[in-house]
Amino acid sequence: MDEISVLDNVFERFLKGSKLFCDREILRHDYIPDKLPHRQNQIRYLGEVVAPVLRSSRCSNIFIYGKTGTGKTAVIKHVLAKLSIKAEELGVPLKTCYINCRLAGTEYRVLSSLCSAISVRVPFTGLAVGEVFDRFRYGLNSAGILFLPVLDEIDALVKTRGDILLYELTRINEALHSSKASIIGISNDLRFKEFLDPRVLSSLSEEEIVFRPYDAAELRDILWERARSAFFDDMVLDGAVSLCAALAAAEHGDARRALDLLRVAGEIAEREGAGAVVENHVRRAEKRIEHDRVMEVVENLPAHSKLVLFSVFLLSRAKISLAITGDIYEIYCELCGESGFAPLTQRRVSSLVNELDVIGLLNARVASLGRYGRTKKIRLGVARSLLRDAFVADGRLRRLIRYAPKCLTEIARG
DNA sequence: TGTCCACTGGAACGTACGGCTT
DNA sequence: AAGCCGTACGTTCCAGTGGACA
Repeated sequence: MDEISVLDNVFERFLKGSKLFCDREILRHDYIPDKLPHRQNQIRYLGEVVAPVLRSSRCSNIFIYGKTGTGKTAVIKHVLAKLSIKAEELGVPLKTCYINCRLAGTEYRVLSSLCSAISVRVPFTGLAVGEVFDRFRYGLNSAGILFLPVLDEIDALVKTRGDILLYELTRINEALHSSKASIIGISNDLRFKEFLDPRVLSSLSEEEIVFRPYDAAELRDILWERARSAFFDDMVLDGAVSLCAALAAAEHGDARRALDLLRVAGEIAEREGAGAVVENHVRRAEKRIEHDRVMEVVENLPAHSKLVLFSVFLLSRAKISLAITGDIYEIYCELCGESGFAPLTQRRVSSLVNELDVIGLLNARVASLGRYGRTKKIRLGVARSLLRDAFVADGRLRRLIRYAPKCLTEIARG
């Protein structure tokens, strides 16, 4: 069968097959629904805190924390959208903006996003942070507005280099005459507060809201709320929804995870022409999501990180499931030779191992082997077969997939 | 009980780069 | 064009360390 008729078949089957979704966009986690179940308290409280804005007064700075998928972002966007509408009715010059600090990446880029929110143009790079801040302050003052920026994943701002920007931001009102600003900070790292300058902390958390993780029952409600609009009637079995909720609840009550599971399960069911989404589809969705995640993360890894991961992969294949830094470095150097890279130092490789640990591709823990020194015990953080797929998809590493490192025998002998 | 291994991880520094201001 | 500036990525140096072993 040629390619065109294959595609025709695919399309035909899709069009003729049972239709389960009426609007799958509703299951995406950036979709902000009208109803946010089990967050009424937070919505009411946040509303009370920001309400003074409607009388052109500055509201308190707010600090919000809770793990991923606990509805922080959705609640804030929901409340601010409503607030903006009300402010417009009343003629209050309110300006809000939403910045994800981790996605922005650096202090500079966060500042430049703040600037663009109040229509101050700054170059991508080249200016000193202090200079950009001065322009921001000047621009804000001359705009004569109430400014309500949301800084999501605010911890990313502090971990990189101190909290100077936050300190300046929390004090900005002292320098403003005709504008007022309040900051809404969001963090999913509870230890964040420990790193913070106490002055910044007390100023930032004039009001504090905590988002507890959802439990399985709450997740079920959330899923049903969305599933009712996303799927046609009776196209999802209760068991499937409950399983999504249970799996996500086991993983710190992440609603995003639950929604992803349900959406992907629905896609799988629809593709195979099933009459409804059942538990088996959810199980398969779980595998699919993990597979796609690993493929994507590995694909976007820098070359040296890939080689380090590949070294652990080779060791694991040789039945050495717990490797130490020195062994990995030896294999890594050999692989560099094979693929024409100049090897990095062991110090650097040690950092790369830590980075791979953070994203979950490796598990590393420091272990002391007494006489035999102190090192890290490192093992794969995901299934070897998954990694194999990812490496085969990589042009450079596919060639090495069957490679047997020369130093392996010595390492195995220990 | 002291020694000593094989590192760890912090800190300072170097280099390349893009892009601003003057 | 020169002088800065921030960022990314890396190196070099080195003090610190948990626990097996003599």
